[in-house]
Amino acid sequence: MAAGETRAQIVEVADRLFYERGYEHTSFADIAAEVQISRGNFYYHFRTKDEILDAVIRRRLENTQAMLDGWEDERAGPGDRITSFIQILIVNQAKIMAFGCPVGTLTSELAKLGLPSQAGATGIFSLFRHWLARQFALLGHGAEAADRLAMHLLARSQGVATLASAFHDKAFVEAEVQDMCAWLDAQAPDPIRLQ
Amino acid sequence: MAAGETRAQIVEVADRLFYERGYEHTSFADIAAEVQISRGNFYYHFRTKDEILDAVIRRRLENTQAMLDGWEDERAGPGDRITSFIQILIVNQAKIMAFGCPVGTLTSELAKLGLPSQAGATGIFSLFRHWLARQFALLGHGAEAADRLAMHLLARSQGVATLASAFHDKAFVEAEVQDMCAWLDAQAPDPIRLQ
DNA sequence: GTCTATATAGAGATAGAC
DNA sequence: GTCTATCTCTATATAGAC
Repeated sequence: MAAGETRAQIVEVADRLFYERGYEHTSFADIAAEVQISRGNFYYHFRTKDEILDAVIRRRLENTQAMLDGWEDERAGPGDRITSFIQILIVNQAKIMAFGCPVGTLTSELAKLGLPSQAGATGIFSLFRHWLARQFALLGHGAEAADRLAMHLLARSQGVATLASAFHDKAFVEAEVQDMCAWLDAQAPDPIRLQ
Repeated sequence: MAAGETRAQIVEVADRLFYERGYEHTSFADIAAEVQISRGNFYYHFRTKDEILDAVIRRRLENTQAMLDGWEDERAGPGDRITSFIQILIVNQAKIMAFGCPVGTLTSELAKLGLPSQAGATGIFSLFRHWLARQFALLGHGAEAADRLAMHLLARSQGVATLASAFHDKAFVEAEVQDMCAWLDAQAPDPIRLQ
């Protein structure tokens, strides 16, 4: 097989399985079975399980950045872009109700395992945080207020994801998304609101 | 040792380790070492690891119920009681910043493992949910609105716990707690607010 | 680059002495 | 009720043929 292709497949499958089953509960055998390679072949591409985890985190960082860049291009204003973020809860509803948020659950797991890769996982959160803060800044908020609003919204979407996977309640998710959109509409800072 | 005492110690230690290290990542050897018994003795008290998990969940259900009952007795009004709930984020700040919320992280882990005990873990969430809903009902809200508010507050505190363990940001937790308290003050339903 | 075979360590779980 | 010794299975990881 072409160089890098098998490796990419391993990372892609590992990304999904780490999400659906958790990092620790996913074995090389699980990944190898889905990629349809032998367990031995694995070690030509990755020396340890931690190396796969790092590759998965890099992949998620890239994919997240690409998604944020896409929203930046497609949506005209910062309000629409933030709405795209909120709508993830609807777009990915089925998977979130089954497995929670991929970023939040991985971060939690790595925090308990005490792995150094935890910093990388938190980095995915940081991408969202700084991107959201920039959108709130574009709405007219100062740097500090914008970061505060970004963290607030990030926390709310995390909480909804956690309870969605606990209670499997679609109506709850939809109500919270509506609520967050209404909250967003109210976040124009005073100077702009008065114009 | 007196009957039941060793068993209780096992459950107590397992409760803490499942929180700090995760259920799957905690081994019998880990628990046995802290309780200072042999691995073999373990199986006199519990036949399988799942049985320990179920005992831990039962313990958490009891402890949670006792905490809620305590707030019911100590705090005069429903507003003060809900404030006690919000303040968990401050009282347990150190552990939450290190390991997240014990309920949320256990539920997430069990969802991924696909264990039947997941229902029990969700039951802990339900205790909070119904207790909070009752407090909001006492504030004058209808049953449906009260449950909606309970789920909203539960989600917010979950989100704060997740980001707290990701970013280790004490100021963020305190700001969100203040925000939730302010939100709570605004939740008197219209008929009461007009009195 | 991929395979089979194997080494090694750790897990959960059992048996039987005390 | 607690111990030691042991079984079995699965996991990560390695060696070496193709």
